[in-house]
Amino acid sequence: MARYRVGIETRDRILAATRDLLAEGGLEGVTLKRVTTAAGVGVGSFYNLFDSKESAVFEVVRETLDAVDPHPEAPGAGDDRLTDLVGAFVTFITDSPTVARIYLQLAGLGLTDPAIAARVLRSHRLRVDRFAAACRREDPALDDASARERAQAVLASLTGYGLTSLIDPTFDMAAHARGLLDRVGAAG
Amino acid sequence: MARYRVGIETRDRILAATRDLLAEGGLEGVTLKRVTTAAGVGVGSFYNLFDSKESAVFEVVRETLDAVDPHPEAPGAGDDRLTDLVGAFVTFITDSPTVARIYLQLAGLGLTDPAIAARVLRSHRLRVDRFAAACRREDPALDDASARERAQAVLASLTGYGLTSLIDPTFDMAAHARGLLDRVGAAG
DNA sequence: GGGGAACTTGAGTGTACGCTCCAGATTCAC
DNA sequence: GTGAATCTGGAGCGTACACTCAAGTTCCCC
Repeated sequence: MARYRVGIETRDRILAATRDLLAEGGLEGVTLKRVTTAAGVGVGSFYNLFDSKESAVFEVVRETLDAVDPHPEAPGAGDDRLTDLVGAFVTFITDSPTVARIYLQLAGLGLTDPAIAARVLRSHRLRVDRFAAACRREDPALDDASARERAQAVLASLTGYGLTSLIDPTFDMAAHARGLLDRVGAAG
Repeated sequence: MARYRVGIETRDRILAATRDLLAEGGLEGVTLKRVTTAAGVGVGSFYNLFDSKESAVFEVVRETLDAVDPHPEAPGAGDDRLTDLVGAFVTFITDSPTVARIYLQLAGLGLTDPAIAARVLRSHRLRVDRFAAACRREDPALDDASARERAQAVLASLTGYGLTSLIDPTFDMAAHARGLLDRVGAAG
């Protein structure tokens, strides 16, 4: 859609505005007027670059899901340890509250919108694979099923921790994540 | 608002319709037209019984949060064990998918709406207290702060499990909850 | 530097929303 | 049974929304 340099820049500004509004007020908080005003752009420009409001939101969602996974360059043959993956997730939540809010709202949105649900599930599965691989690397005695189970548990707990930390400011996500790793390690 | 028998019945039908729509399509899915149609009621009747659409949604939210806690009759001096509390939560999620969906969306909604956020936080705090009391009963050597910390971790994990189980149908929440209890018990 | 494609703009469109209003029906305490 | 309070339905109101359109401007390949 965007072929000229200015178009690409405008597109970026629109996506940034959408991202901010989404984090601030959820899907409801994203209106065409707000997006275009925040981006300093006319309505027509928006529709020159995006098919619909939804497609801009979807683009932000896509970027957000990508952002949860650190360096996704090596898809299958990563060499990160479980500690690193957990740490990256914690950092993601605590350091990028804007994007993290969107990410955690996605789960809720996904419960409602099938298109988003599909994307969230796909991204989730990839992350489970990655966590499971790390588990096996850490504990080679683990069979594949057990590794996946452990990975699922760790990820689900982490998600819950992230959600809780946004609900309850007194929740110390980093400390709890450390506790989680200890418990999982102790159980292995 | 409702003084006559018919009024109370209508109110119930409206709340039921609101609950269904909320679970099905989130906040976005709840429109006045849909609610009144589903409840088989005129718009005027709705506004005779509720101040606004929001107040009906809020009522459902309130009921939902109450539903998460089994028998809240004995506020401070409960005698339930941690296993029971966890079991009740799992049952709640798996057996009442409609209400559970709303409950899990609440976290996301709460991130956006301060009134809902306040209610969710209050309900969350009460639940932490309850879980913490159970932890201390199970493990009297635990000091208060540690019990609360453990309770927070268990609850946050459970929330994450619930969310994951709605995202990913292959996630076995009951089994993972059992694993969670084992791990927490082993660490105690 | 000419020209066609890409970009920009904002007034305007149709639609769906939450909500008001009111005239008539129903309930129920007395 | 009466009457005041409550309940009911739905036409209609104002508003905000996502989106269109056409006329003008900017970009950038050649």
